[in-house]
Amino acid sequence: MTGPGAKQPTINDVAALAGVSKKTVSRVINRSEFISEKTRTAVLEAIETLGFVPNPQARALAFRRNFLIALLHDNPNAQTVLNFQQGVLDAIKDSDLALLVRPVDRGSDQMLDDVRTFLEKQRPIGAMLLPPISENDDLAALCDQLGVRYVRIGSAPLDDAQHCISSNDHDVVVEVCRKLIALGHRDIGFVRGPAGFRSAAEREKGFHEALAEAGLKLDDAYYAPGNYRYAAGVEAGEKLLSLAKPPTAIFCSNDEMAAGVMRVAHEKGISVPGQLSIIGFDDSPTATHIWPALSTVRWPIREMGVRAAQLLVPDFLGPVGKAADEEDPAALVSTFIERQSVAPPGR
Amino acid sequence: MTGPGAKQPTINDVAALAGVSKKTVSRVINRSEFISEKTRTAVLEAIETLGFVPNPQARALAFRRNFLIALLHDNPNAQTVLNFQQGVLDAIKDSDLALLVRPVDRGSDQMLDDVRTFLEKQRPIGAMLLPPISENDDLAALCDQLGVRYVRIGSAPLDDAQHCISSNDHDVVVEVCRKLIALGHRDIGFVRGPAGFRSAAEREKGFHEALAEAGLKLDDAYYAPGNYRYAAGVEAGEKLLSLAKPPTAIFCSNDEMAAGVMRVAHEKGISVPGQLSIIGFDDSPTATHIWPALSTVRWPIREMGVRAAQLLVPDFLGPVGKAADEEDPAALVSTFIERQSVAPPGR
DNA sequence: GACCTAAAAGACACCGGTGTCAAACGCAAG
DNA sequence: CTTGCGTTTGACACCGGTGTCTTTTAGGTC
Repeated sequence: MTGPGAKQPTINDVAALAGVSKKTVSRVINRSEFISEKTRTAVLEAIETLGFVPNPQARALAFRRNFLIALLHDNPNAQTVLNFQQGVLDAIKDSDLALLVRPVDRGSDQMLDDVRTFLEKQRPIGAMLLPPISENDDLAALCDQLGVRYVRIGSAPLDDAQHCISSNDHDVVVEVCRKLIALGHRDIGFVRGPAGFRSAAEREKGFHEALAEAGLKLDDAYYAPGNYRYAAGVEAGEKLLSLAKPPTAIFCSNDEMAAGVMRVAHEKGISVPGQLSIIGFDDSPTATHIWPALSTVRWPIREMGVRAAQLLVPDFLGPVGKAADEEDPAALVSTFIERQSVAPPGR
Repeated sequence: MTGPGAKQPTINDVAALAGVSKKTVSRVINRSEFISEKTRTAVLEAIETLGFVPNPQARALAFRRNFLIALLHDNPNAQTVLNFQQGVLDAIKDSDLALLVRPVDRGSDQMLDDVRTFLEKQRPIGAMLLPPISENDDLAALCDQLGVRYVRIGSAPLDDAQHCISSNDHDVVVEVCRKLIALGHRDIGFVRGPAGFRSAAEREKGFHEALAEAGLKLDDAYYAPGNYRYAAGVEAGEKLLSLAKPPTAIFCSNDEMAAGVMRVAHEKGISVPGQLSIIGFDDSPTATHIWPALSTVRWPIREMGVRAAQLLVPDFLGPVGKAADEEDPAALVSTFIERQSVAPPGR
């Protein structure tokens, strides 16, 4: 028990114990090459003995740059955020970096000011922007202005591919719809994500494309707007499933809305997947918790976290993340998860 | 566009512009009382003009304490973590504090080492431990040893009430079970949380107590172990609902397991709530996404975040958190949320 | 006007590291 | 045993703030 007043040993203590100057200790810490093996060993030993850990604040000051990266998010799916975060942590695990996680309130009109204050105060080296906030160009501009590097996570490449990690939402949706069509579905409903969201647009585009490919066209009656919320799914379900000739399958732009549609199906006594197939997107916990379990698309969100970190601060990850470039690019591909909510159109 | 090379103005720039010494500027920043109104105004003006923001790293170094608090969590419910985090951020919003969020891997045997490394490296003023990791006494001991204050969040007061924020799981469960009994239920099943978890124990205690109060006793056959996971709920459901005389109501120690039980009910064609009432705990997103929507208990988790921050670092929140002591203690009471999964025992 | 005192402001060292540049060292060649 | 040169190491200033102590200033007394 060292007690609450415990004071961390400093670089001076290490220097004294090892019988060298503090600068030499600093060299060892920073893996300078101009150090004799003998001294290095002695210093390392002293560090070990004292349990010395460099003070990150002091380093930040001296280096004129701190070792923080920020994760800005407003994704309603908490699990997604956490998984991404986990990926980032995996990536920076052996580095000196620390991660600041910051939820932002998209709705608020002082959002930009809040973020500005945050960035000015913390001065992270870089920031990672999770969708949907990542689609906000003002935010990107703010980062530019403040000299904070950033990586935007998205569902499709943005213009500046350099700052962007993206999945292939469009392609998976095409693939998934093809499967639906192959199963025999012709009357397929679509529940869209919120206007102004790139992911929503990408998913819709893929949907239309797959239909067109099969010579099908989306009937207006089978189209429902939405906002990624459960309630919107319920509304969409009410609309589509009250039709005289309801669709035999519904593609929902995310899992929450799919759960809403599922509820309406249950209430109306429509069996899933017998009479109605439902597909979601995100592979959120909800997808497995509802019944029947939802076929959905899994975002490689954790891998994206790893990648995003590597893209954001390659210079800090170099020594350890050696496998960075050998990594399979395919890891960033979203995949279709088949569960129990899809079947051929029933009788 | 200030450009990536933009350099933050320092205290020296402010001092020069205001025509005073840097120490005087420091006094203004830190609201020292020995400052003439005139100088204060001049300095504030200079700060405003330059857009000066004190470098937190430098302050941390000079103050010999940084302005970080950490949130350590391993709660599987991401929404819970995020809500708590939001509460903490609300509380520290106007302070100089920043929040480091850190998932910890309970399973790993190097968990303690990981946390130790993290704490030694970041040296936060304090840490908030979310359950279930908050129940780990070794972790608390580690904090003590490293001189890091901490607050444990729990479902029942621990010995050192000083370090603890807790909800009243036990009492709510009693209340909820009374309602079940009042509705006419006599054959009530129970799905437990994982062994060694305080929350699980508290909930079970409350359950037994309510039964005893009504002169009932829990039949062994109606008792199922669990681990807060969906799969455990499914297993429990299989067990209880395969009985010749299945329970008419099942209390599940969390929502995920309740979702599992719900699935089995659906599969077996048992109607909910007609033939079976189900109650969950946590009010996770899952509770509303499944069908029928789950009656459950809501943890005042966001408020707990606020409280935890106030308890952890009252000395940093003083100036702004004026309403701290006027706050309604009742805010920390968990409440029963009635939805559609409960009804009187049907035929 | 000289003197005293409290309030206000400043000088300077220091927090714990790193950058720069000069000094000390080791070893081979002359 | 010098000299020369590249390798190691150290001295010292500095990053951007705060603590301590001293000096200056303002205002009131006699």
